[in-house]
Amino acid sequence: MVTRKAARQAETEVDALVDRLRAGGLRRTAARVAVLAELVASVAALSHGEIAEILAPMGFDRATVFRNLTDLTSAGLVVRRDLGDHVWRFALQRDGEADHGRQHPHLLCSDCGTLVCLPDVKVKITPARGWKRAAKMEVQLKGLCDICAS
Amino acid sequence: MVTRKAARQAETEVDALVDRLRAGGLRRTAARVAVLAELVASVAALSHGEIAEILAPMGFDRATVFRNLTDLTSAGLVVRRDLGDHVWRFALQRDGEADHGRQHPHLLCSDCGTLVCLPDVKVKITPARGWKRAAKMEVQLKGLCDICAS
DNA sequence: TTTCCACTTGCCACTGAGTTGCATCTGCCT
DNA sequence: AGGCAGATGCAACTCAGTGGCAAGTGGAAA
Ligand SMILES: [Mn+2]
Ligand SMILES: [Mn+2]
Ligand SMILES: [Zn+2]
Ligand SMILES: [Zn+2]
Repeated sequence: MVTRKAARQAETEVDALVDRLRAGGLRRTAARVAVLAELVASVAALSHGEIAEILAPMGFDRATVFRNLTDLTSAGLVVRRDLGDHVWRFALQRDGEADHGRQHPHLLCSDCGTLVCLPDVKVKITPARGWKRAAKMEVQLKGLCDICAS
Repeated sequence: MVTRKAARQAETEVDALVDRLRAGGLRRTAARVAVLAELVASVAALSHGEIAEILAPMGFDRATVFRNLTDLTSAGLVVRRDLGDHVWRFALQRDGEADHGRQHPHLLCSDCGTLVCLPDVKVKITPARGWKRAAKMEVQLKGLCDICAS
């Protein structure tokens, strides 16, 4: 259940996103607002197919959703991730959350596919002969998550 | 150009692979030998499409190549990788090269898609509250490779 | 406010990668 | 050599992602 307060908060966040939309030279359209609203409402990253399926009953087209997602990605409002299952997943690029992938290491479970955030895990990289560590880099570990390991 | 010596060496390697094939309960077939020969001859990982295209003129079918690649992967003769471009790539799992992904860290270039081996780079992982490091884990860094960074 | 056109949308067709069913064929155990 | 589980060829199909194009509309400028 979504409380009245939470609903208003989501609305506010969508409004803020529309500002960034316009700042990026994109028009405010019903389809774009709908896509953004879905992303705001979701905790996990969504695939194009998932979003399209949700918005189809409201008359929005797959291709429109697709183009909006890529446009929003170019404009920096959304990030596109590849979790290794050959499907692009899109998530909101919230303010202050820029470069989420670089904030902390992530573990991609090789069994269930879950992407686990590891904010407290430290990873120390010691460069070696020839190779210099790139400025912007994200650390992704692949292995079994705690649930699948047990 | 392939020297006579190199050709004989490749032949020997394919023979050895056929032994592992049989040990894994798979029959020696013309299609499987052809697929293995391609993988032996290639330095880089090949996609199913690439291999199928090479073998098509010899009368081998896409589906057969596909099923062979997955069967060979299950049998442990071949490893299947996802480099982030939504295409599976297959490479020979040579003896002593088992678990290549866990031997050393790898860098996936976010620009050109190249997978760089970093055998000399040390990565120290410090587990933290709650999360315990899984036994088998591979480290994948994402960022610009040296070429794309310069 | 109304106008107007570049930007968007809906629809449809298409590619490319991966997958499956099924009749036919063949490796290899006996 | 004979027999059959396993493998192949062919064709059809799913699924994610794209492209073309005519019709529609957001919003800046008049
Ligand atoms: Mn991938
Ligand atoms: Mn390597
Ligand atoms: Zn898991
Ligand atoms: Zn690169």
